[in-house]
Amino acid sequence: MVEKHGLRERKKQRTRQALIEAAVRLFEDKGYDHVTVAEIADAAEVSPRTFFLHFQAKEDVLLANADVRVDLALQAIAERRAGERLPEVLVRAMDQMIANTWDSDLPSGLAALRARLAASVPALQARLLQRYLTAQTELAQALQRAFPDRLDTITASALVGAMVGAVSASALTALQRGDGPDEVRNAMRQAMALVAQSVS
Amino acid sequence: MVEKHGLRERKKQRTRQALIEAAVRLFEDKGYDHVTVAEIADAAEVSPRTFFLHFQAKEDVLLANADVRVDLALQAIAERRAGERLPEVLVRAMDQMIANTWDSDLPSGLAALRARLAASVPALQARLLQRYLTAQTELAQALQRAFPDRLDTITASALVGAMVGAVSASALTALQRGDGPDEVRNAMRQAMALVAQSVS
DNA sequence: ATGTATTAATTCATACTATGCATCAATTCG
DNA sequence: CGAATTGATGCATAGTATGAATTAATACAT
Repeated sequence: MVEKHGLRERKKQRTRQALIEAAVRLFEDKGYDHVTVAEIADAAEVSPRTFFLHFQAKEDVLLANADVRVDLALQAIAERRAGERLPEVLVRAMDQMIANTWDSDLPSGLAALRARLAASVPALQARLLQRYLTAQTELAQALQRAFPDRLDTITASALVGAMVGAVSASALTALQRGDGPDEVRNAMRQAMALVAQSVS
Repeated sequence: MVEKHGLRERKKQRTRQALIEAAVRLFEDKGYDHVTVAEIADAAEVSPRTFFLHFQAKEDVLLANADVRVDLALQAIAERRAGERLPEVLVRAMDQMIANTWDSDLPSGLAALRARLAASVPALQARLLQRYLTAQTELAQALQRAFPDRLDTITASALVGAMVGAVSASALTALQRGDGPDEVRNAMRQAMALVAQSVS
């Protein structure tokens, strides 16, 4: 999961990071729709073609580190602790993702920007939801592996779908009525608890 | 909710329908990515520009009648029957949507095509999920209106998010393992029951 | 019935996303 | 040091989506 080679890989990550930072700055400055990929590349001092070498689409530059969070949750499920029951594992997995968001993207302002844009830019919202869905599939499989005799495939995906659906819906609702970070987090917790009790 | 004017509106709906049918036929024939908007317009004997007059994007031609289903669900919630409790109303609303899909899009083959493509074409999947989300917002508001003293805004959106998330995740899982229509519907019911019991 | 207002559809132009392909230049490795 | 790998670039192009101006058919008021 770490770097394979030295200099070459480091340079690659540096341009990647430059692209992300340029994009964030420009998005905050001019708004998502008024920034073109060409501008981002220009600000990061690379060719426009290079942008698509690092990101599949314009939207992905804002979802760059989402995979890390999914991995955390998967790990949380795989490392099921002794005596831990289904709802506890699920809640802990979600908590991992939320916690990572809060202390890695919140200080940089990336979380706020992403939240704001996800609520206002349809293309980004769609892409984010799609990411959630693919993450759900992985989470459901991991959960089924952790509770093989309790969960069938459908129940596992339904459960994870309910959890992710509830948490993201409540978060979005909180965001859209102008709640701050703490209130958003509370809304997410509330949603988690609601779903968790359905399997208690 | 019905037609306002006569001939003009009828003609408009006719070209709209022609676009949908042309698109479905071409998608089935050549695959989603290998069909351009220009081809669809051509097959429907209209200008390419006209396509975007009826649909916001290429993907939307396959999600044309989704709004009708949402309206059905909203109606189901608004017409809360005497003595009906929260889970019953929610289940009935979801059932309305599912039933409508089954007896309006299933015979025409549209449901199957959409299901197949939603599972394989990222752009379409993303768009579909986004539609679900906006529908969720409306459903949550309606639900809160129906149970004003029982539900706060966050709980309402969490509940609807859980329901929609669970149902769509289980449906997609069933689809992806090759289940037929009946098995998919059973998966959806199972997911509904799971979430419904969390508020019983 | 006639003139006026709407509006669906067309035409033309254009911005932008995204991808393919050939090439260059730097780094890794034998 | 020489060869292979690979990140970055330049060029070309398909395709989505939108804006603006125009046309022609429908709707409506008198």
